[in-house]
Amino acid sequence: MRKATITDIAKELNLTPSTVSRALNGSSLVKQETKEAVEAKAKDMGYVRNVMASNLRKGVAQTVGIIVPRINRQFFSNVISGAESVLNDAGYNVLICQTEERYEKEVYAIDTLLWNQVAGILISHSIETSDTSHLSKALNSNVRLVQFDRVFYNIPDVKVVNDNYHGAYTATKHLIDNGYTRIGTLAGYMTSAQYRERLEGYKRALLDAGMEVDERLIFKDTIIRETGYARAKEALDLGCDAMYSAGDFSALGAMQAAKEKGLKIPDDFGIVGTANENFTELMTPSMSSISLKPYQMGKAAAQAFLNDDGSNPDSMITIEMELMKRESSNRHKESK
Amino acid sequence: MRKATITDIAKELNLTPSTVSRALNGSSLVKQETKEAVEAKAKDMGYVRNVMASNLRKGVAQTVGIIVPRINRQFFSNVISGAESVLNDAGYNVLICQTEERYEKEVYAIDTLLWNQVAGILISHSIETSDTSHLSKALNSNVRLVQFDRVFYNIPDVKVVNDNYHGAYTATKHLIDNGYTRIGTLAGYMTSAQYRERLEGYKRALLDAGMEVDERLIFKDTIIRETGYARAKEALDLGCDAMYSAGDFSALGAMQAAKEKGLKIPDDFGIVGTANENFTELMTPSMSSISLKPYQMGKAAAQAFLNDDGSNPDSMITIEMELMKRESSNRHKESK
DNA sequence: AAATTCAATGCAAACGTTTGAAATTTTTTC
DNA sequence: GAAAAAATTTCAAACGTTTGCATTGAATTT
Repeated sequence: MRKATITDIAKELNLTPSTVSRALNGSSLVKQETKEAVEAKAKDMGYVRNVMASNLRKGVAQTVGIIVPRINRQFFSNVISGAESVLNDAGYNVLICQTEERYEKEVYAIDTLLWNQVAGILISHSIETSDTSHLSKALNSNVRLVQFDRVFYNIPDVKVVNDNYHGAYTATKHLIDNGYTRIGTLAGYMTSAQYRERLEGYKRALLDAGMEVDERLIFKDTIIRETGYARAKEALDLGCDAMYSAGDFSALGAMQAAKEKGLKIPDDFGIVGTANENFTELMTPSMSSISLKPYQMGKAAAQAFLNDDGSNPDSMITIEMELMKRESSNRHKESK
Repeated sequence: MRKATITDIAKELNLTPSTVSRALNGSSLVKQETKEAVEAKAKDMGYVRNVMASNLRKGVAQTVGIIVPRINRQFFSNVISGAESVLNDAGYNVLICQTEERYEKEVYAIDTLLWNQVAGILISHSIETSDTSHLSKALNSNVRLVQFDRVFYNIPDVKVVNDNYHGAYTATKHLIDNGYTRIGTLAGYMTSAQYRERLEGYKRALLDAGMEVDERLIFKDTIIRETGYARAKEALDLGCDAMYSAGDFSALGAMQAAKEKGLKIPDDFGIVGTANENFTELMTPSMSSISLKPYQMGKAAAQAFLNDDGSNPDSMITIEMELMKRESSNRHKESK
């Protein structure tokens, strides 16, 4: 059974496709009576609009592409979720591509989206990506580009990023306020801007409090549990009594190291992680962490796309991070 | 600057769109030399194929829709991930819709996908969904339908589900093998087939081991931490020394209850959860859990779509579950 | 050298919709 | 009741691609 088209409907009602099309799109040019007749007949015939044809005629699809390294990461799936809610409300469909952290797949994703005539692309780059020529391809078409989280600053588009600097600052200050005096950091890798920014926030917080920055307590090679554990041990030997970790997994390792040394958390050792992974609040003791706001970031990125009229090609939106104070750092429960 | 089309390329090379089209699609009808010229010129002119036009002409899109309750659930995002990997390799794009557990949005999602002329729909239903008329709309079109995880058995299509029965059976047997003798269960809600199946597996394991099923140790109203905690307390008062929980969060609550009672885990109390949420392996003690295999389920669902030639309208694929043995239940470490 | 094959390309219609301009019908105005 | 204005509908072209069939020219056979 062939699918019904507007032409079929038109024939049935002795109208032309034009009128049927307009009726279905709620045009004010068509009589109320006709509209109702068309709608009834459409329903009756099980008509479903052919978006391909419609978009082809209109020249652009009501579709936005989102490119992420991995969709099954809590962070990215929440970004997508947020973006989708905004975009769906605005009448857009969402096409999702994952790059699995590979440059090659990122390039292919851009191509795919361009083939599909998307109206916009929201992208967070793969780790491998260093060259940006594939982005120019997108910019040269008339798609609106928004980068989020992992962005390149040399691209003239809208960027949405986490406020890493202030997040780390707040976390470190929180430790200081709780009376810790030798505060180290598991800083992540310096190849990534977000870790560099977090380190800056950490340092600034110490300096603002009149404390000195001890380079021996700054570890620039840890993001996973195992290395966090190892580096924390070193730090503890140097008299460190608290750490700000740029990642939750390394923070987990640090907690383990402190426990093994027989230190009480938070009394003898305090720790704040980053990302607010969902295990952080489920542990005992629960772990303080600076929460990223992926859902909000997704919404912001989508909104940026919707607002993008080309008038402001190069702008930046920062999403604040929120300190989740939990047991691992709250020494002064009464003071809070 | 207007986008280049095959007609533009044709003009430049004194060819016709037909030949250019064929060249770009690698048809054997066109001379190697011409192919190369076309490809070079296409690249040169920054040509990107218009999928809308192509699909319109071909009558069907190389696109598959996936409908899930929520994309930011570890389980579903992994299903999507798995499905996408298979579908992308087969040359399909993936359109993702989330229903946010609402029936209305599920209906709308189906409509959207039909408008987009998708070749297939992979769906896991929202909690609210009880009526299936929206699915018939899809079945009446020529889209291939695959249900996964949360399925309706009265729909003639391919279904992919977890092997809940055997998973629960294995988990319970594992507890028995570790010498626990009064094993209860946090069974989840009986409105859902998956929880009913898990309960059956639990019972069967007990019976097979010659143990009796004590209805007082079966709790049919818990899936979250808080209720898990409360029910486990009741169970402990009844002399329960181990539990199989149909969810990890209620299992977490149960662990907490046991700890509070001063019981040692796993020596005095054993527990196995379900779903293998990522916090389970990060806790101390780490929690045993039956792992769902969402990625594999996604791959299976996608594969089912690809294989669906209409010859076997009503079939079922079960995805095995895997017991992750961890500290919370492994009393006999040496016996392992 | 004519007839036959074959490879390569061109022609033209089609996919289903939208939209500006033209045509028709209805309503309003004088 | 004719002219003007407004409301509604039709006409026809377009969006960019694909594809069955026709055509061309070259290579091969007779």
